[in-house]
Amino acid sequence: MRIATWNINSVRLRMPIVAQFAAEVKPDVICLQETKVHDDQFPFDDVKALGFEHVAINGIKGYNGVCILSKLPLDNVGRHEWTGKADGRHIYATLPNGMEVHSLYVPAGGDEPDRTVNEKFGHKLDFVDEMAGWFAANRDPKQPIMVVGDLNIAPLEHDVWSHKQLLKIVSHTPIEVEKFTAAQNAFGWVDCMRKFAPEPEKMYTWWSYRSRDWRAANKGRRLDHVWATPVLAEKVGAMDIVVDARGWEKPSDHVPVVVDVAD
DNA sequence: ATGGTCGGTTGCCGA
Repeated sequence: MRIATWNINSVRLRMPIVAQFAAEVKPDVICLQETKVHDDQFPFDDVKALGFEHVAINGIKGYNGVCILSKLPLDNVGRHEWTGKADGRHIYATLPNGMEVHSLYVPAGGDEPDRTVNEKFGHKLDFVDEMAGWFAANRDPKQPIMVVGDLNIAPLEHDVWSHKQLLKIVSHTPIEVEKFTAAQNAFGWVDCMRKFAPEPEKMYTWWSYRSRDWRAANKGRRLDHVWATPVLAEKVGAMDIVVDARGWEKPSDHVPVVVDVAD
């Protein structure tokens, strides 16, 4: 089974490249973040035409929003809203092979990495803590579970183009990395991307729009992640970051991450 | 030290 995650930055505007991705990569499941559309306005017909008959969504008007598009039936669909906000950051479902997949969008956290002056940063830190607590309280790490999505934190030195220059930039600050790593270790999540390309290999999934030539500058960050419980991570046999998608027509600033899971 | 570009609840806010 092939599973992808992609921060799409408006699913309606991006339908042409979702179609291109589906045709070229042939994923069975696509988890999207930043769909930016209320469930009532979701382009169900378009995704069904691409073969994704089963859709689980948690969307709100205009911003955030996550979904799971699937060619296979989705069972036990659910969501949780952390930090007391119903703002479309989480959806999950169980696939026919018994694995549960979660599509997650962690708050970006604003520009200033100080929660006393920037409440968005505090919200981000609290969200990561509460998310970790929820999995600890509600899920069994011995079961086959996968969390994918835009976690908006690049935890490792080589997850960013310059570790030194980004230490005070939100997404790579020590406090965020500490929360991220604590969440990962508390449940025993396996980083399914680094398993295939350990440090010091550079690994990015996002390049800012604010660059004349993203490819030449290559000032990327790994903000998107694939986590799996150990029993499921053992079955992940391949991983690909579709870097070319950053250069497609009307691109998102994020690119898809794809993993193959053995039956 | 600054500004650069996207998308949608547009002439601003979030990323």
